[in-house]
Amino acid sequence: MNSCSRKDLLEDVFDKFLQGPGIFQDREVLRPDYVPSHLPHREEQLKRLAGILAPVLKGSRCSNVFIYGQTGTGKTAVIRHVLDRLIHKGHESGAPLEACYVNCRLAGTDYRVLSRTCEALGLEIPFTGLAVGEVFDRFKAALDAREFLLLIVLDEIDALIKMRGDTLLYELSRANENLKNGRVALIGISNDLHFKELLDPRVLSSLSEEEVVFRPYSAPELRDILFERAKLAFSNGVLTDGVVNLCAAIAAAEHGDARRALDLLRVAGELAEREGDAKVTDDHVRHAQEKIEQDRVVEVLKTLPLHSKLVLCGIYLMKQAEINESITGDVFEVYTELCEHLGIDPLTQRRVSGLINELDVIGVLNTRVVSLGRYGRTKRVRLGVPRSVIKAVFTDDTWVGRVLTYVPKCLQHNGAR
DNA sequence: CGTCCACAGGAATGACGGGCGG
DNA sequence: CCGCCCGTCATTCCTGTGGACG
Repeated sequence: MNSCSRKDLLEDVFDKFLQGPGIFQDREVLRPDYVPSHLPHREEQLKRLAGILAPVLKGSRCSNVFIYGQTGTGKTAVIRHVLDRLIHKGHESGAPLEACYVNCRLAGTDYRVLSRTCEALGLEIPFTGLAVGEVFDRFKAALDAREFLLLIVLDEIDALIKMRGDTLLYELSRANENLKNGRVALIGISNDLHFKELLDPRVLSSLSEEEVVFRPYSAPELRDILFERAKLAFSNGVLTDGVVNLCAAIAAAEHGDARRALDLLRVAGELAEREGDAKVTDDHVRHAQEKIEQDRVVEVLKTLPLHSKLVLCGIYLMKQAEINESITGDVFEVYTELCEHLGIDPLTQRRVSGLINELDVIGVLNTRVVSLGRYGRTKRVRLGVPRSVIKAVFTDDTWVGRVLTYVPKCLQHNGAR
């Protein structure tokens, strides 16, 4: 009986989904990795890149290019689009041309970046075991043997440089000197505008023979992009102009991040779909904004190291005891007690102070250095996220869940200052 | 106006684990 | 496969400091 009614309940949800208004026509269009065939307001960058790269069609080497701009400004989409067309054209005219796209942050190490470029040449590289230099030699040998011109796109290259230094980039940028028949051209993409300062000047001058800048989109530009995608993604009549404008305005107010705008639109659509509404409204967009932010925070909290969680839990408990702002010393005291209660060795105050700073950087806490005069110099700490979120995430936690309702002795009678 | 609190936060060093190179 | 090395996290020790109090 009970299970029967539950089944009906589910049946309802599924039916609603299947027969409902059908918010989406094709939601893939709104996903971050979708490469659209038309890129509004990037004509200038498209033309410049095509112009820079075009010489490869005649078999000559093109300049290396350095592309930079903030996240969601279309860098990756533009370069992918240009390369697709270029390679296509190259194959038509028989130019010995190949391209290789590597996301350096995802690859993680010099070795894996190199092995990805080798794959583009059809070279098998074991996932580990070889020296980087050896892989590089094989890479050059294969390139020479095939008389290829290889375009290497290194996306999020700043991440690799920060982690591993610029040796790989240095080697790649002077690879042509040791090649007889093959050629490489580098296309570096970076989100970080200041990252040039981390580069060896020789690498920098070689890599940025040409530079292309992607400015953030303005609100009207975002609007155009959204309208174009929305046409493909949503069914007729479920979207109003107001909804699209709102998404554009919100994203423009941040960093002109198109990815963010598209996310908003997609999540708003999903909310409407889930609630069985026929139209996406401004309210859905606003809820989407909250949901995206909340999902982000939940993810961050879940993946925090244990001691960071305990520190945060301590501050949460203090807030439960109606202490809105606490100072480092008190936080440490509560934290130590929680550790004792769980039978865990507490970290030192110095380390906890560091953890508090890390939590501040990721926005979970707000802190401010203050002087209490006679009573010393310390740091004021308050929660930067709603208590409900912390409670929800930590209740499920193996360790922290056990102290979430614990009342620390040092808070029992008096409230502190 | 000097003192001195209660930390901030830098530097050096140690413990550990995982990946790299031979 | 093993030793080495490197990055990460933590500890120890340290110097610096804004301002209420006396």
